[in-house]
Amino acid sequence: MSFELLSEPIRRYIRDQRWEELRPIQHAAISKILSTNDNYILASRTASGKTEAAFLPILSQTDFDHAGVQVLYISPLKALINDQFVRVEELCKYLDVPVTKWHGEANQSAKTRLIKRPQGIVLITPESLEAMLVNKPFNVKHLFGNLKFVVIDEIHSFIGTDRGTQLKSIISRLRNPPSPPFRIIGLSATIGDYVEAKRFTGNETGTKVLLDRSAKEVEAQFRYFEGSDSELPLDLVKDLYLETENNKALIFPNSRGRVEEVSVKLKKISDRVQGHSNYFSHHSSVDKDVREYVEFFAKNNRGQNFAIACTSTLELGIDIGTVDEVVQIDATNSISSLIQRLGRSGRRNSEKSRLILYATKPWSFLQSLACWALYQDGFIEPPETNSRPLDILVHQALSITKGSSGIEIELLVNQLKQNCAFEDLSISDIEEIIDHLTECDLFEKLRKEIIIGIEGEKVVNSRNFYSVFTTEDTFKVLSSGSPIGDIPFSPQIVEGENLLLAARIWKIIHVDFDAKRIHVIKALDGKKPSFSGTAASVHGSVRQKMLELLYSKEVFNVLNKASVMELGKLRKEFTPFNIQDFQTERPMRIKDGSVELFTFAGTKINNTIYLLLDLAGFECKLNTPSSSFEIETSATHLRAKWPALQSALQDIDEHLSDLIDKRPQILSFSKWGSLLPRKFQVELLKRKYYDFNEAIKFIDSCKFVENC
DNA sequence: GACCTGCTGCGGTTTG
Repeated sequence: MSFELLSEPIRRYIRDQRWEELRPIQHAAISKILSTNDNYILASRTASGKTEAAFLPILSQTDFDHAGVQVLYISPLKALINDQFVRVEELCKYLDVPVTKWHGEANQSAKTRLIKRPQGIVLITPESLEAMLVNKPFNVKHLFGNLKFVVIDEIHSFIGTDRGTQLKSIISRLRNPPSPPFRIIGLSATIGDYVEAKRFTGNETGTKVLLDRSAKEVEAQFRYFEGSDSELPLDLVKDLYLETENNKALIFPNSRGRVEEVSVKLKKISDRVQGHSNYFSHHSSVDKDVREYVEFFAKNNRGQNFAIACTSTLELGIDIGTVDEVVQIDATNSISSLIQRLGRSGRRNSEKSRLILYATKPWSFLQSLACWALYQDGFIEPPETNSRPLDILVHQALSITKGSSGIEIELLVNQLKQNCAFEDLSISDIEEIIDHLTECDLFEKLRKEIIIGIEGEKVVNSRNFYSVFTTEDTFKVLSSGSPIGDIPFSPQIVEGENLLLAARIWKIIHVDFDAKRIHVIKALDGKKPSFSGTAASVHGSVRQKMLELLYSKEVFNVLNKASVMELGKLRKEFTPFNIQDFQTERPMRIKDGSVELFTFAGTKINNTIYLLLDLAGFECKLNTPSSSFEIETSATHLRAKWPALQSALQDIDEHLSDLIDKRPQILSFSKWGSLLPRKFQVELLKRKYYDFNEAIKFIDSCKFVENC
């Protein structure tokens, strides 16, 4: 059937691969991509052959004899580009089509070759595309003027994020006439909202979703070990060692510091009992070469067991082969992330995924169980929607103006207005932002034209201009000249102190503040490094499920004895509140001089309620894991004042503007937001950090239930 | 107590 639709060289490739059959997503993609002109989102679990599902029909249909690049593949990670390059190149040998990697670390002469003779397939990052649009817009026309397909890998990592808005805008800029239209194919294992996914192409009605719901069977087990904030419980580490010693395992402990703690502790035990020594850590602060070695080891070693402790760096599709088991320590923040992590396990197609979920705190355990239960229900939290990306507009306005070396104001406004990333912003919004940028010397007006201003030059000529996310300043850690990693400066960075990094223990012998270098030697004992960061946000549906679990009688066969007991304890603790309506009723515990209010709401609603309580003069503390407020007041007083929390909304804009004055770092979630007029900074804060509409609904409907 | 992601172009010198 669909096999017959493919071109001869592609059929030969499939025969040479000795595939017994095409996977369901491949059948669907081949027949749909070849028989229609629609855009497609291919949603199917990890390792189900999505890359081939896109490329087999694309390569069959495309005539590569035309000048210009025919297919553009966009990836969120350089490492993923390097992996996919090998796969796609193998496939393209059958067609004699050249494939070029284009990212910051890709070979320069290959790029130069492509510019001399634009053809074939290019694999690129959004930031590299941005850089090209800014610095060499003529190359964009020259290379991509004849594009037939754009493939976006791991598209869920872009949907609903700032980086996604940037990419949407870039793709819209590539479509600038007179270029002929190209089709978009998005690939993902986890899509939480199909409408948002379709909108991502800029043409919702012309985009279809091909979905293969079949999931790999998962064998899961929850284990509970009560622990403290500082270190993991020893029993947990021992149990984890026994669990993973004869396996290939990926361990996700949720933070870089914990990653180091886990890998070093496991390695110590292993040294003592003469187990294998393949314990690694993998996260953003580990040196790139060290990380690549770890990836290489995992992928290419035969038979040897290993354990890699990692953060979300190993969550996306980097090819490390599959592992025997995935271990999660304390709760995942989202179901989407749980699915990505699960996808790493289960060696062969037929084999089950194996997942061990440890927890060290009651609320973390409950959150983990809630994510698991929602996953079992087939639920994935929807992405954020950002219909007014004011800050990204600032960035794109600067980028377009620099790229065209000055532009007529009217043309700039129209280009931004017609860009699908900004369709919900009005002409007057755009004009207001441009005027403000001009007042701040980021732009300069020359009659009808706009050019980059004095302050703007500093911004657009910086190497840091091309991305829309912020990163912290780091020090390079070196051992006899070889890089181990990059860590943010903290009070712990003092000569003589020991620290853990890249699964090893080091002693700091010298800190060079000018060169931002930390020189270390090997040591025997040390502390996990402290990394600053912001907690990932938790969706309301997860918190809602946590509440339901407290009052359900459901028995989970995935829990070990200790976690059954922990769930029992939590349920018993909340029995006296006797919540009946999970939508509106919330437990309120009366204490001596204070009340504890459990909102079971998502991060943004909690942020908003915190602000409103503060504005109403309440002293309060938000405990994130339990989603509860400790408020220094009496229940009667809180009940009386509660509906009036809304009164602060009358002049909320002034309150927020004051807040920005007092704590400018509250806008640090947005790299380009600081360049907006104040009015729009306030709006950004309202949309991205708070959620007043939902918070008001919550306040209106919320009924406190006290323990009796 | 808290994740992750990427990244000029040019001129000059050295190397194969």
